[in-house]
Order: sequence, then structure tokens, then C-alpha cells
Amino acid sequence: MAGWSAGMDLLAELDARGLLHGSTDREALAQRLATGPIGLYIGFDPTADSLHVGHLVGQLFLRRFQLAGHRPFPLAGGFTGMVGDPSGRSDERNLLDPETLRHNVARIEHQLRRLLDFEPGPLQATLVNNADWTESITVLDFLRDAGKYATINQMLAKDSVRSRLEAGDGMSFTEFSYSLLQANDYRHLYEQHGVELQAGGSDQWGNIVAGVDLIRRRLGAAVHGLTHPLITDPSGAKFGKSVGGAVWLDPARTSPYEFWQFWIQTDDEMVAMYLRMLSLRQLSDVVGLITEHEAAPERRGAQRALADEMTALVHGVDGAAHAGQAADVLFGDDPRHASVTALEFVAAEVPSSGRPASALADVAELLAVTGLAASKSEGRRLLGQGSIRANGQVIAGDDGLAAVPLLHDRYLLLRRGRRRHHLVEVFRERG
RNA sequence: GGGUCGGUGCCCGAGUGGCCAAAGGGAGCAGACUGUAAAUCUGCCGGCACAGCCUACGGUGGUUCAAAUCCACCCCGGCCCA
Repeated sequence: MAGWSAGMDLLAELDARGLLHGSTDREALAQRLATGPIGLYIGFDPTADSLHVGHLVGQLFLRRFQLAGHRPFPLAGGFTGMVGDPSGRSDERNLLDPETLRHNVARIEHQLRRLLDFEPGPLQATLVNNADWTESITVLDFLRDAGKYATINQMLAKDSVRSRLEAGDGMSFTEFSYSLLQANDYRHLYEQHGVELQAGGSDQWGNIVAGVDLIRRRLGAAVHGLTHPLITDPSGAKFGKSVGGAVWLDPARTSPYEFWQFWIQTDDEMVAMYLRMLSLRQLSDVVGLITEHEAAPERRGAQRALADEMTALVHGVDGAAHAGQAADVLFGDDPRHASVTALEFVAAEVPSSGRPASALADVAELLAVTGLAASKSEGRRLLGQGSIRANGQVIAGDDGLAAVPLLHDRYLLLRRGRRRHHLVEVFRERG
């Protein structure tokens, strides 16, 4: 890994990528970055047992700093997850029980390890969990050491608080306390690990500033805060929601193939923004990809580059290659030309199952059990709409499969719509 | 505690005894067009043994040949009063 280099203007690079939103005194931060390695942290809330694509910006934000010679401290919110961050939420959050939380934190730590370098050395990443220093603190300690330095007027003025009060929805004292707890995390990391920068999504601005203020008032030190824009999808908000919910980093929830598919399907309008914000390639490479994309969007080179890189980061280089190869078979030529090897390969990437030959009799039923249709009724509807293909041929009626020859005498490749597949391996029943 | 308005399908939201699996919109799915894009047009959008049946309009129990619609009680939410 490249060491720290004073010549590298990290902030300018982040800015050019569209990754800067808010910042405390930017001049001061730039000067601090120019003097040597800095410790920085970003928190990840364990509301589920996996991170999703929306968290990639933050993870990669840490990675960029590490590559520029700084020390990242990814934080798993083992304690704050029990309180609930009200930022950007219109309703009170449900609290997780300790057991679920512990499990979630463990899984998320595992995912955080993938994207950062934990090899011992001056720039190694350090995973921290705020439960470690918050659980044992007493209420009195907290009120004296943190609460004493925060004013109610400032806390009430925060957008997250004010909007809830104005809406008449109210807010529990627990959620109200959240930003002070997060401020205390920053204070702890500053004192114990010399962390001088907290970053996060733009919705974290209020919480970050709370920490900067606490450290200044209590310890008289000037530390920094930086936020990046939240990545959005074309409709403006939710990023990474697709078939069946979020696109997760956990391969058990979202397979590498599905993950790759998510990126390859990126809108033309968004792909430049995603590449800038997410790709770890040189900015000049990214600009090159975008230029090519604008000249010939139908080639989808930008989407492909994005899919390959993101899948490789999260699932490894092999995972990305396999997903891409399977897609080439499924979206390429007539599937009847696919070799046995290619089909075996596809079976490993996309949903597949073994079925007796008799299962082919009722197509609607087959669609339901393979998961291509949510119910048999939906299966019938899809058949009626000509949405189902078997080995590339549209299947209309209920006995349509009888006329479809199996591929290599054993495979039936079902396709729903343009892009959902299921490979059935048909085995003969013994007579 | 009193009054009042409300709780409808994934979401918003009409419906106020039968013509209601329930208007309309959004989301979603599919077809056409394409580039596994967007936009546009079209269709679908509770389940099943699918010209029929079952389950559904906060919960329970009633009235009725018939209830999302009427009555009683209960639970939850908004607003007003105390």
C-alpha cells in the first residue's frame, strides 16, 4: 500500500468525485491532512445482520483515506443500535435486543474486513465497537462528562429533532440522547486512538458536529468532521432496493450473480455518478469510462465496469468473473447453443433446481415452485402474457413444455420476462 | 376522563347495506419498442381444485336473505375540551 504523501490533495480528489457534502473548517482540515496521517472513523449501524450497497460509499470513503496514507477506524454501533438514531427518520425506531445486536455486529464486522486493509502496520484499519466503552459507563458519569458540555438549545435546534417536534410526532428521550452518545464515541476515539476526523453520510452532520463540539469544549482540541452525499437512485431516495428489497453484501442474502446484475442494470443517467462516487480507479480512468459511455451508451461499458469492480470488491475477483460469464450465457446467444460446461456453470450462479420429468407437466405449478412466480395464479397470468420462455422459446399454453426439447437431454432453462432465470435439471423417474 | 373524527389491498386513498376482491393514484410485474437503459403505449397486479370457490376492508360478537358499509363492546391513532 502507498504510504502517506503530503503531495496528494485528497480533499480535491474527493470533491472531484462528488464525495464532499459538508465539512468543518475545510482549510484547517486540508492543513491537518497535509501534515501527516490522520485517524478517521465512520460508524455503521447494525440494524440488520448485513450491510447493503448503500453502505458502500462510506466503506469506500474509509478505503480512500487508507489508500492516501491515513488510518481508518470503522465503527460498529453495538451500543447506539440499542438507542436508535433519529436522523432522517420520521418515526421512533424499534430497539434491537442484545442478542440480535451482537449477532448483527459480528456479521457486519466480518464485512467491514473485506474492504479495508487490516494488515499490521502504521496504517492498519482498526475495528471498534462502541458497546465496548459505552456499556459500562454510568448515567452519572455520562451526564457529568458529556451532558454537561451540551446545551439543550443546540440539541433542540438540530434538524432531526426539530422536524419531528414540528410534525407533532414527538420523540422519546432515548432518541433525543442519541447524538450525545455518538458525540461521546468521537471523544473516546479521539482520546484513546487519536482519531481527529469523523466522516459519514450527509444525514450524520448533526451528530458529527455534536462530537466536534464536545471535544472542543471538554478537551479544548480542534477536530474535524466531513460528510459525503447520500447516494440515490433515479427516483431520488432509496438506493439499492430491487427485487425483494435491498441489495445486500452478504452472499447468502444477495448472491454474487444478483449483485452483479444490480449494477449492470444501472440507469444511463446514474452510472457516471456511481462510478465517480464508488470506483477506486484513478479519476482519469473513470472520466475515460464516462466519456465512452456518453459516446455509446448502448454498449453499456460503464455499467459493466461498475458491476465488475463492485462485485470484485465485495465478492472477490472470481465472483465477479463468474457472474459476468453466467450473464454472457444467459443474455447472449440462443441458449440452445450453450455447451454442457456453460450450463453447469450457469447452474452454479443462478437459481437452479433438480426436478423429475413429471414436474414439467404443470407449467404454472413449476413456475411457482421454482420461485419464478409468487404463486400459481401469477404463473398462469405470466403464461397468459407470453412472459415465460423455456430454452428461448415462448411458452403460452399449459402444456407448452411438451414440445420443448431439453438441452443436452437434461436442462430446461426457464426465463421470466427479460432477466429472471431458473435452470431446471430434469431427471427421469425410474419406471 | 369527556367530546369528536378516523383505522380499507405493498403505500396513499375512494367507497357508507346487494352491481365490491373493493374507484383512482403510486410502487411492482409483464408485453411492445430497446441496449439486461430511460421515456412512451398496453395489459396484469389476494389465493385456489379458476365460467366457480375460498380468504380479505383494526378485533370480537350481533342485526339482516345479504355488511367494508348498520348495532354493541374492545384495541389503536388524530384533533378539541378537562
